[in-house]
Amino acid sequence: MNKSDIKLIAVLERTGGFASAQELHQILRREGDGIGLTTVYRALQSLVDDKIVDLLRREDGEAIYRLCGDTHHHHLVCKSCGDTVEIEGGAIEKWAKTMAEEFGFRDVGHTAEIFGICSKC
Amino acid sequence: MNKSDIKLIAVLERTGGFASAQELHQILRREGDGIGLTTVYRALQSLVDDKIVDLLRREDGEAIYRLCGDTHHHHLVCKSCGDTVEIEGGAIEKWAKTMAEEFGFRDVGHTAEIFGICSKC
DNA sequence: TTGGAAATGATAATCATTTCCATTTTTGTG
DNA sequence: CACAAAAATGGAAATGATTATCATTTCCAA
Repeated sequence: MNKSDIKLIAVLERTGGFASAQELHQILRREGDGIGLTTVYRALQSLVDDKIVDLLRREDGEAIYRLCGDTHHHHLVCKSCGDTVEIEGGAIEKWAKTMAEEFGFRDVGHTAEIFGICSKC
Repeated sequence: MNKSDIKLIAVLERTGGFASAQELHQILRREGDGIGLTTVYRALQSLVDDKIVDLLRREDGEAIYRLCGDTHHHHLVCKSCGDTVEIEGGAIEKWAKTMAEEFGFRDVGHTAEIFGICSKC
């Protein structure tokens, strides 16, 4: 755990949701921090190794990060305008757990997103 | 649906499991087919659009493809060996529908995958 | 203070995927 | 069959995220 790790944790706390390495780097730069992209990747990697942040993937495969321990939630995304709503997924948690048990899987995580057209569009 | 699409379906049938675009291209090349990488990507994209193949992601973000059965299903994927199990997701369908209604979304689809370590690994 | 280990960041390399575009193949029609 | 329009193809270059390299800087215990 070094300075960069802490900076990244701080940004992730502030932004709350998911962010890609590139986005996190831009945010820090915008705030006047001269941190390098390499360091951002390194810090994120080490935080993932230490299980301090989760790594998931956007639809296009880009890696996105979030602090573990955030309340786990899912997204409802508008295909047209990109607007997203955070939603509860209690049913999903149960489903994932049940299925994993049934097939003898352990260390399970899951992804679940809903896509559609929002009322404004 | 054109020749390339059919070639890709044939390879996917033969190989059975998941394969990346690059792998599929190499397989076809090895078999003497001069198909171009661009065409492989194009064919896969169109097959995904037509819901003939599923697209998911390896842990490193690379896209992998697989023929889908006719029933809508989800996947339980082993992070270690890549083995996948098709599972039912009745709860998910309901959840997606409910959430979409609640927030006024229409034309909704969803993704839901579970990742873990299978009993063999 | 100092020597070495760890951290940093600019740059270049890598790799999957997309875009561009010129060429070939297919298709519909007289 | 001939022929033009449309669709398909594939090589090369572009793109964009991520990783590797490596020289330089910072940290810290002795």
